[in-house]
Amino acid sequence: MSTLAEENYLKCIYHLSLNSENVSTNQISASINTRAASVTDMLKKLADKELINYTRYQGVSLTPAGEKIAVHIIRKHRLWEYFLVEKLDFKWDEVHEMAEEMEHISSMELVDRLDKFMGYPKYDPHGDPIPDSNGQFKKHDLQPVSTIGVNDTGVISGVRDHSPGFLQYLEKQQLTIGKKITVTEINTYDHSMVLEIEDSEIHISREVANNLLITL
Amino acid sequence: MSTLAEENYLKCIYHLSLNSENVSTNQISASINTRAASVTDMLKKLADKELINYTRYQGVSLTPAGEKIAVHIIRKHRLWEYFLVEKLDFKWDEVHEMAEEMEHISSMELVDRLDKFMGYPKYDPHGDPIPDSNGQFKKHDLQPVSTIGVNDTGVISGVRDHSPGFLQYLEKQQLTIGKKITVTEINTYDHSMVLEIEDSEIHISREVANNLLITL
DNA sequence: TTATAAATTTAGACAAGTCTAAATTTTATG
DNA sequence: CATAAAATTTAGACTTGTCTAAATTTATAA
Repeated sequence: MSTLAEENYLKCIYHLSLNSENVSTNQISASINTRAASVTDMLKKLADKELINYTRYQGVSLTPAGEKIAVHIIRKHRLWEYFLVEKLDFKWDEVHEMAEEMEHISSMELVDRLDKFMGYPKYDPHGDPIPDSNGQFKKHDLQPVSTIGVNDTGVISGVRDHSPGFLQYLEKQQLTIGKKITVTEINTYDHSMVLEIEDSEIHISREVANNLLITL
Repeated sequence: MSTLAEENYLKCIYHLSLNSENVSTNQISASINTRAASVTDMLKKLADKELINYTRYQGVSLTPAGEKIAVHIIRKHRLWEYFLVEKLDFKWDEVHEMAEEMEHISSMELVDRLDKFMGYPKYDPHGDPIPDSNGQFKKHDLQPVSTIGVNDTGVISGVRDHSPGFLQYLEKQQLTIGKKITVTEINTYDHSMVLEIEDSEIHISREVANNLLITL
């Protein structure tokens, strides 16, 4: 099997791959807070194990084997986050660090039983889809609130920024998963928006609008 | 905090301390499947951190700080075992390895919430007491079935051998935690015993009688 | 009570994963 | 398109936790 460090690299490469086809050493370095030289070393190990495609100076991508492991780690991470919020009553901004540890518990059987225990949830507390035991999941069609116009409506379904600070802000503003919002006003100067949500009005900045995701 | 390896050494020393005041390098070596030379290295590290009392060639004992960590690891191990059996429907012989991983999840808050979620259980699936969040627990007064005589009765409350093989045997014979047994016969030649349990009779060997623990 | 066996420790080495500093390759710019 | 800047890799070193082999200490037994 893979070591803890290997799993973290694969997961990191997976996430970065969602934005760019090939992932650079520096991107990984920044993302996991590790020097580029160390990243290079690890990339060689992962390439030897055929978990990534790697050519010097050209960045990397996951092989099917590498992606399978990455998705399984993400499955575990999101299931444990769901468990922590739904069963142990943690808030959505408190669970990330704990799940970072729990995602490395190895037993497949355990994950599947946990999944069953919770009723096979489809999304984690932040709206991210939970892969099933075969690694399948539908990425739902999300877009930032900032992309819709006045009088358009949507349902809050995810976040782009998972930081506790942002999540706490959303919680305080009642901007939580599942809420229906309507854009009532857009300020052309700073692109801030006014949203209608459950009969009250909320003013959000462009930055918030960029990081809050909705389905139409 | 402590590393994974350090936590395992402390836990190991704690368990061995239950039988002998001072624990020897070789005992630890055998128990965690690591060469005595490596154990010596780690003992020096733990002594530097003042988690154990160590004098060369004389064996070790836990300091209060070391014991506190060990008991906390054991608390986590037993709570997760309870979770796996009671919530995820694993059998009592299946959970040890998984709990060995889970016991190293660090969040204190998580453990306490897990404890609450399950209703503050007092004993794990093998009858071992679960320390509370202050590290307190009462070791109940157990004795091997082999120590009682004909017509004596007891309630199965623990096991001395935690191996899957032994646990599976007990399960098959219905010799599970909470069952009331009465000794109806003792074979003086091989010390095997006949037990009455829920109106049926079971023949057990001396070895089994030594590893099955009861309260009177 | 001394020789021998057993237990323990020291010495030196290694793998994993990280680091800094220097070298190399790629990219961007004047 | 040549060269400076940025990105990446190589080289060499360090820490943790392990190992083997050899030395040392303690325990045992004739």
